[in-house]
Amino acid sequence: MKKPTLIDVARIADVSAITVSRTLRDPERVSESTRIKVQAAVEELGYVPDSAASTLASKRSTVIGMLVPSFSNNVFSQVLAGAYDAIEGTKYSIQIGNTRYSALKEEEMVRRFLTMKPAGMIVAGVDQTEMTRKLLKATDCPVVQVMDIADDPIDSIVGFSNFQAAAEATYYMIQEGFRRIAFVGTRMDPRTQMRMAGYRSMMEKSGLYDPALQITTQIKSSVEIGRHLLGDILSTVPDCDAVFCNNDDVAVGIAFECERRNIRIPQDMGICGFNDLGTTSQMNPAVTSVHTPRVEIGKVAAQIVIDANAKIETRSEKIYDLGFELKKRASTNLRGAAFRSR
Amino acid sequence: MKKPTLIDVARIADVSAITVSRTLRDPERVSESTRIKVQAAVEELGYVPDSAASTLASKRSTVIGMLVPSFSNNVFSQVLAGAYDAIEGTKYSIQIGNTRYSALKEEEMVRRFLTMKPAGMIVAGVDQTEMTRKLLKATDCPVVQVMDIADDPIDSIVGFSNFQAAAEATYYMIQEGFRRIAFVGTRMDPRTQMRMAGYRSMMEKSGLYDPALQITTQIKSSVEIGRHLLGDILSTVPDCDAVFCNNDDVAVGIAFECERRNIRIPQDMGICGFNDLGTTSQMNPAVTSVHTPRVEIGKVAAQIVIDANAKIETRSEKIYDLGFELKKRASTNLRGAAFRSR
DNA sequence: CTGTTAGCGCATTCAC
DNA sequence: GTGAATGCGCTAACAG
Repeated sequence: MKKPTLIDVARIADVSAITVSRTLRDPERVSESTRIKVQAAVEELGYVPDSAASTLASKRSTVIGMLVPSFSNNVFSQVLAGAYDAIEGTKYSIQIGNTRYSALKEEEMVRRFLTMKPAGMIVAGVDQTEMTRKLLKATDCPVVQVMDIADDPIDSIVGFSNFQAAAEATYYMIQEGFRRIAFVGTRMDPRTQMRMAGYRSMMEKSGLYDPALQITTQIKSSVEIGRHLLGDILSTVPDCDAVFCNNDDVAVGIAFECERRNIRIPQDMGICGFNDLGTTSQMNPAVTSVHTPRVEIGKVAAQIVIDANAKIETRSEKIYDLGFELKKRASTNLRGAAFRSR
Repeated sequence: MKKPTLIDVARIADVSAITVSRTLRDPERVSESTRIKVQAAVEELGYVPDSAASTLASKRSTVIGMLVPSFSNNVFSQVLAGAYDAIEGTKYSIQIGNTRYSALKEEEMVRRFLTMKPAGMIVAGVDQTEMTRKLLKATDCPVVQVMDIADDPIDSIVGFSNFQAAAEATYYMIQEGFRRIAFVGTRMDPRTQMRMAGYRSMMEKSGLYDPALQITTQIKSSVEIGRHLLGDILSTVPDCDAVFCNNDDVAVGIAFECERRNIRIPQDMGICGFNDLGTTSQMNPAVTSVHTPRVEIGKVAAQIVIDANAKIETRSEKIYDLGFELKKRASTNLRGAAFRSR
């Protein structure tokens, strides 16, 4: 007993194969009576379309290609989760590629994905190689960049401004009275670099910029590396009075190490994280962070692909800025802490 | 300028299409001279095989289907990461389905995946529905269950014993001198239930079992829920002297809340987490946890699928117990703490 | 609104 | 070791 095909369904419904095909793909285009007959036959046989055959014949698959730089980074698992939410119940599926933060690897994967005629492509960030941009511009499937914002997207872009988010957080810390604010950057991927630029711009504007305050490493972010980095900071810039971290786990590590060394938060050291991954809000004292709409970004990106394939007219603008939210917590509340410690 | 096909390559290499096909899939089966000609032609044209056509003709795809219960759970992102490591550079790709901890949804997704003739299926745990087991047993592709161990796998199984891991952690805490050890369980998925069973078995064996010590909720685990649960525990079983949590984030939340309430760790409250996700080891005091080989599990599972497809004879046993490791840290070091506090 | 014809690009089967 | 014929299951393009 082998898998039923369109022809089997057609025979039972007493129509031609192509009619069955149409009924399944676009029920509006057949008469109601045929639709009912066909649907009954499909039900009876438990027919499920063969996607390989469909892809081959139509030169268009139902696979959405999604390229992320990392799995270990929580941020991207959440973007993925959002995208999977969006395709739930649709005919689309997602195939993921791991670029490992390499633009060249990304280019190679884009090539590979494009050969399978994807329904859409979702890529992280805006730092593609020239060739990748060219390939993605030339393809006829929708392309969505995620996790940042730029003026000149390849096609659509969904995210928030890493530059602005960092600038706003930095501004807030300055307002709170911090002066020697360090930027702590791990991995130094393009989004972290944008954050550093936002930080720098605001520090310069306030006459507080000092290159020595930029502490960076190529190592990936983790709670452990955060702890080590506090040591580096204190030996390099002993008068540092606050840290702005490119990711929450680094901020958590720094907070733990401050506690261990009896460095008071925020009186001796202000701390601000990025992404608001869930732990910072629960600490003692709670750690300030920039909340980012990761799940929403994934959801919107996948929805753009789905809508474009259905030719649904969506918002004409191709730039979807989903914003961010600075979560002000005790770890940077210097004015409040000064007041309380009297 | 359209995509080159096998025939284009064949023309340039001056052989037939089928020879090109063979050269690409099994270079050993053609003579060296043809192999060189063909490979040169492939290179020249930048030929990339069409996977839809190949799937249709061979009734076997290069997609590995992988069903996970959740994306937000770090544990599964790491299993995914391991699986992606294993397929790197191979012809295989992975398609993920999110079962959202529902066995029925899983069944539906298994059905859907099987229609695409996958190269293999990887599913989480051992609690499939009867129908899912039947479907997976009947398929001819390799099936790998991950994240637990059982005697009667569908096909292969890669994981560790959640029961044993919990029993061992519980035994260790009892040895340390804890008596009123609570089990804190979130989500209550099958693996958490196995952990609870392991805990219970050891508590019973020691004459310490008390159902009131089992604190469970259907809510998913998070640092925040951990904090709330400590309150529940203390009001339900005020004499509780330790907690064994089903996941690290819950343990972290409980540690934070202890700190906030000036409950000393481990003197007043011992804490043990599960999975060793990275934060527990960095805390003050460091929190004990059961380290689980998540990345390795994913990697081995995908490798099993790859090897089975290549007909490479692997270990004949189908059960791969990758073990676990109890990381004993300060949060449960009651004997050491008692000594130091003199 | 429905059917006919003709492939999509590749792998299987059987020759040689 | 290599090739010819055939079909996988579906859909595009065109009729009617």
